[in-house]
Amino acid sequence: MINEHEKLDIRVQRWIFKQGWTSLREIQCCAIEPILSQKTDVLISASTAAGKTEAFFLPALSTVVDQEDGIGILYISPLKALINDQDRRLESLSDLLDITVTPWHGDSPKGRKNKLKSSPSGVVLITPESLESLLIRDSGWMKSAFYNLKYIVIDEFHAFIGTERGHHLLSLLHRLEHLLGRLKEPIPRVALSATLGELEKVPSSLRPNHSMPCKIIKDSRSTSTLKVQVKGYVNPVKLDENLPIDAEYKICQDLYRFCRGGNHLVFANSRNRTESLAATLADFCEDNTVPNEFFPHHGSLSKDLREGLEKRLQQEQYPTTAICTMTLELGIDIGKVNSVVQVTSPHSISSLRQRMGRSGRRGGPSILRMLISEDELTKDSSVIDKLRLELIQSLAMIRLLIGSKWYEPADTSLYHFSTLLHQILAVIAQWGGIRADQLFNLLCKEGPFQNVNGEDFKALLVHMGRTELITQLENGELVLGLLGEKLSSHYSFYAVFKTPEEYRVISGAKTLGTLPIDSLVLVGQNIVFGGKRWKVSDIDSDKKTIYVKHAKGGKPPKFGGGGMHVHDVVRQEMFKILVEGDYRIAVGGNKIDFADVTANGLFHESVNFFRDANLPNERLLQVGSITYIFPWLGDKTVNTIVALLIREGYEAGAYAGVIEIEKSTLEEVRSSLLKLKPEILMSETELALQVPEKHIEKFDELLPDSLLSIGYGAKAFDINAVNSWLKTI
DNA sequence: GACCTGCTGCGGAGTG
Repeated sequence: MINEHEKLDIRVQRWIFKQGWTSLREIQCCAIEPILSQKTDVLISASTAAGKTEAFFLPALSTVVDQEDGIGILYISPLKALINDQDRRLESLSDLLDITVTPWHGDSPKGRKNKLKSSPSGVVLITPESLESLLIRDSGWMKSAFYNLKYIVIDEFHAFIGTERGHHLLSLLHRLEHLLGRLKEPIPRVALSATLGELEKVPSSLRPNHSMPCKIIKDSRSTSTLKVQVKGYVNPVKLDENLPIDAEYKICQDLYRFCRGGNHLVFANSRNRTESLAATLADFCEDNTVPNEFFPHHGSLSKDLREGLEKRLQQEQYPTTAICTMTLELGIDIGKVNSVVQVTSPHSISSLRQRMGRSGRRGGPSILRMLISEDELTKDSSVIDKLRLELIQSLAMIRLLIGSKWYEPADTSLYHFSTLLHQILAVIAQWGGIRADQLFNLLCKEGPFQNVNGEDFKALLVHMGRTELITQLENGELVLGLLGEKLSSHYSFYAVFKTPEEYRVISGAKTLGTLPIDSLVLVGQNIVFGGKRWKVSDIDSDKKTIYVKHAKGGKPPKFGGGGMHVHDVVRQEMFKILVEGDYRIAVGGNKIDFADVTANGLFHESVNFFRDANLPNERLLQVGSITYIFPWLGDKTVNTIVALLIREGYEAGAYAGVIEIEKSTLEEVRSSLLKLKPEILMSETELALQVPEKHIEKFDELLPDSLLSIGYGAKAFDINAVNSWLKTI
């Protein structure tokens, strides 16, 4: 392994020497042989700034350095910003090797694109959407320009796994191999990714038809030290009028203390909170007559503002703290920061891991602070608040992050019908015309839509014919119909994802605001909106409106609502630490405490309530006229139980994984649950039939109802998990 | 109480 780098081209070795590198990193050495061999896919899993990009490009460029013509390497990125970064980072190496690098996305320079068009060679850096546009508009050029393609590399692969866009990408790669006549001898795919859990499952997500083996390379020295603290805050019920110090104000005071003078990232989970924290912190700077060093960063801000802040972080000339959403989670080049702060609980352990990887300079420890506030309890407090579920979830996630190498895996049971419809139109637009059986082979049998069977595929084609998306010629070939022509010729066609649809929420004659519909909404369901509790009385899909009425009952829980997809494993860890009454982590013979006094106090409030209500043994609890169910399972299972109960006529809703059933007694609910015998339970598809609004993805509105229900059911519900759970009560 | 990502070709104004 020591002399592994000698296998690289001598010019590449010279470049390495010129960088002043005394040796290559472990993942870079391990990647040389498999990439040079061109006989296998490669998955490189390592944390941010571990040198993944070089691990691929050093051997890959060694292979293509003497290639006379044709593009040798196709690099695919989920972000335009990452393509621009990569273009810059490759400059010195590609100059030395005399290899052309061409960034190709919607905003990249036309001049460089034209040059590539006339003399295709070297490396192309592209987004999936631009690749789609090239395949549809210029597949003839693609065929000749890529005839000599040696590698396809996908950056930030974890950002694609399990998503519509990820399925789109897999379909594009398969179509490219088909176009180039390389189905029998596939083009090696190299995936670069952050540290992933269940690594052995990832190759199936990189090449679903397994037509090439995959070599997994992971960073074994990810044992870098981690310093973690959870700080608790109590939000007072009644604010002192003269001294309005709520929990968020106290959090800002601490942020100011932790962060001033250094480089830090503060993740705040919503654009709203990001803005309000940044504003308060900027005020503090002004009050102290020091220059402001706190700035917001999220998707609704202009490109200029965002890039300015990224540059400032990278240059490390002035102390800078970014208050951000997941926009600074992916690998945009901002260097390493002193520490990462998470305000409110993160949504998944994989994103927490990714955020944490942003800190830890020069091999130093990663520092993570988690600031969690809970409401002061009153006699009206809901059960969910009394259980301090946000804090418990945060503690559980830290334990899983440190104690196990587990991260949420992708859901592979999905159908991705919306993207399949898109790909049917795209393939027909690319080829002009194609037979139905060829289309099925290309997309489903050999391509990535392997969950879709022939019968469903046929139903989809028939429906697309009826709606003028496609037409069948007399010789049997499928061509674009009127609507299909119109859709696919507009530039908005190339992306398979959409910005979520906003529904107006109306109570009586008053509009309360808009709610993005990206999670389950049913008539009869209780939701929290604008800090109040509402019951959904009607949903009008045409007018994009949800009608609600005031819901009776106590105060709504602070932490709850839908939208999040907390995993079974996280909820079970929460249950475990509540049963044990201890969240500390055992290291050697010691137990490490990572919570401050307030957080510790809140934890014991939770444990006391948990024990008083006999929740270690009971899954049901009645308080007044409300019955609660505690499944301690992930949101997919919890949503399924809620939908089954609504079907039985109950007024049910779920908050933070706890199901709340109004106007019910424990005995009624128990007997209803016992009647839900596994053998008479319906399928996910049947359950989806009662959901009035199933249009989630971009092309869902063009799907037949039957497939819409199959797709929605697979995404939102899990009957088997409910069956298993029913046996335990 | 979510969050994020991307796409074209053309015409016209302005600049060197």
